[in-house]
Amino acid sequence: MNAPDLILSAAEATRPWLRLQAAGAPACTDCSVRQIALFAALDDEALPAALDHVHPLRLAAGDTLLRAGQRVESLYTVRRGLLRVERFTEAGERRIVRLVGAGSLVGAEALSDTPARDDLVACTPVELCRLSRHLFPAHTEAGQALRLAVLGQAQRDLEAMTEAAMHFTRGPVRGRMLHLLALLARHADAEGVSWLPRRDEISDLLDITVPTASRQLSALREAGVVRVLSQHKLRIDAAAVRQALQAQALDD
Amino acid sequence: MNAPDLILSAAEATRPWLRLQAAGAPACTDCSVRQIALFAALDDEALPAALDHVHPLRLAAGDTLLRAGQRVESLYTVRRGLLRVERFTEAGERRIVRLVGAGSLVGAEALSDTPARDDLVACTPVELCRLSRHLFPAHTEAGQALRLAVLGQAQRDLEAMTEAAMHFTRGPVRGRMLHLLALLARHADAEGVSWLPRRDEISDLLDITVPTASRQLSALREAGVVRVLSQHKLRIDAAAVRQALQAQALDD
DNA sequence: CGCAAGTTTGAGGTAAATCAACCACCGTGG
DNA sequence: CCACGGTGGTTGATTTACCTCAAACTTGCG
Repeated sequence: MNAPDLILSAAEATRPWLRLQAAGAPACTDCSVRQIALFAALDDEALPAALDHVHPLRLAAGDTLLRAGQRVESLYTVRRGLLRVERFTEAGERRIVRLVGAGSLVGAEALSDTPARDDLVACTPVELCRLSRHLFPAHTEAGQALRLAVLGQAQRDLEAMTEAAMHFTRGPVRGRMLHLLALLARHADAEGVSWLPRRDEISDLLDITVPTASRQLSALREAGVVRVLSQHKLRIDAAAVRQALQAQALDD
Repeated sequence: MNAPDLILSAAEATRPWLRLQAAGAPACTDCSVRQIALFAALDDEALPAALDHVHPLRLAAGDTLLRAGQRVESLYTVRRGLLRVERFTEAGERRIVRLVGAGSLVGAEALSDTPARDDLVACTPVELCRLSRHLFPAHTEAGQALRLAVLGQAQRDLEAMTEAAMHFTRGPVRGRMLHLLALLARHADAEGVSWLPRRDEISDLLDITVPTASRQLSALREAGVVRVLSQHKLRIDAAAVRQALQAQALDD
């Protein structure tokens, strides 16, 4: 049952990291999202030049990073926080397609010169690194190596998407909610506090209505599975969540 | 040398054996799925050698091309027919995650040396081209070019997945059904005849029950949107489908 | 032919949607 | 200080779309 996370986490790279850090440049070597290991593809000489194309960036909750249809000028690696990937139907309903968090790479469209396909909005305060598309020259060896690394990530995105499609919009609502909590718990901060989505975000992610989202949450609160700390903060009993999922998997 | 991936005949699911129908040089230049354009990346000298690694292959409806967890030895381009990408939950429920048809590339896991993530089963008779992973040497220029082309396809898969997640498991059942019909219509053969899925396939794709799938279909049949030609054949009035989708998008 | 697997149709139950009231919180302004 | 509206959240009553259970029917096949 060790299904991969919707948001790819941890799996730390144990490869030797180049000790290199120009003044003012982002501390790539210390970066929390090493698993991307983009720069492992570069050798000692190429790296310093590459770092000129890397810029740290911050978003407040609610800020839009990318809008569907826009030309994408850069790739971004998410270092902290959660963003939602969303899209709108013909009828104007929002559908949150998945969440992405630390370790994910977004904006891969920058490499294929195609417009962004989804809106990308910060759910929490977010820190990212902006990687200019000029970091990935199409016809040099180093550029190709980087592009390969990036596109490898696309496969992980596909997996994340599949995971979302498997659990977030299928089966009884209770199960979807539990899966969401499991995901949020995985992204808890050092103190074990998770982001508590707005009810309409839950609603548009799980394809349920706001009232039912609220009711589900109330039920789980009363069951002691979660504790609401403040408007946007939640403490999740991950064990209880796992147990609840287990239990409801059994009664078939 | 390069052992073919396991292909399980539906009838012999319990006693799997290798079933590699093939032979005959593939006419890549005439291939119907040119949009993949994999070999555009190769020059005239590299091409003939490359073709040694390409083998045509046929599946009967119900045959399994890949099983989740298996090591993947080859990539496949789908030339004709439809396959379902499916996975099972903890509780053993099948979830059809999406359908793939002509023009798609499956088995990209072959390049990342990761096990297959989903089952891949033929819904209809299927023709594919098997591309040995040795076609894609990691450390040559030609190999890298091909890998890039393949991974570019991964982005299209992601888009397909998103599309599926947007429409197949969200909103009222009627809409999901219509979206499915739209997809099937897109894959109609030259005579405009589409594959009619089994009810349990519809059920596991749209996350509804078999009886409701049946009822939906009956309703659409009576409305003249579709005509059932035989057990597995369907004629779809694509215009009517579009219109119906339009209509129900409006009443918000 | 008879059996099994798949499909359709019906009747009744239920989870979630809908509709709607109420509440908590917050910044603004009198 | 309280009145105020605005936004987001909860909770209740009612309806409904879909599920469940079950029986009949259709198709293919040994």
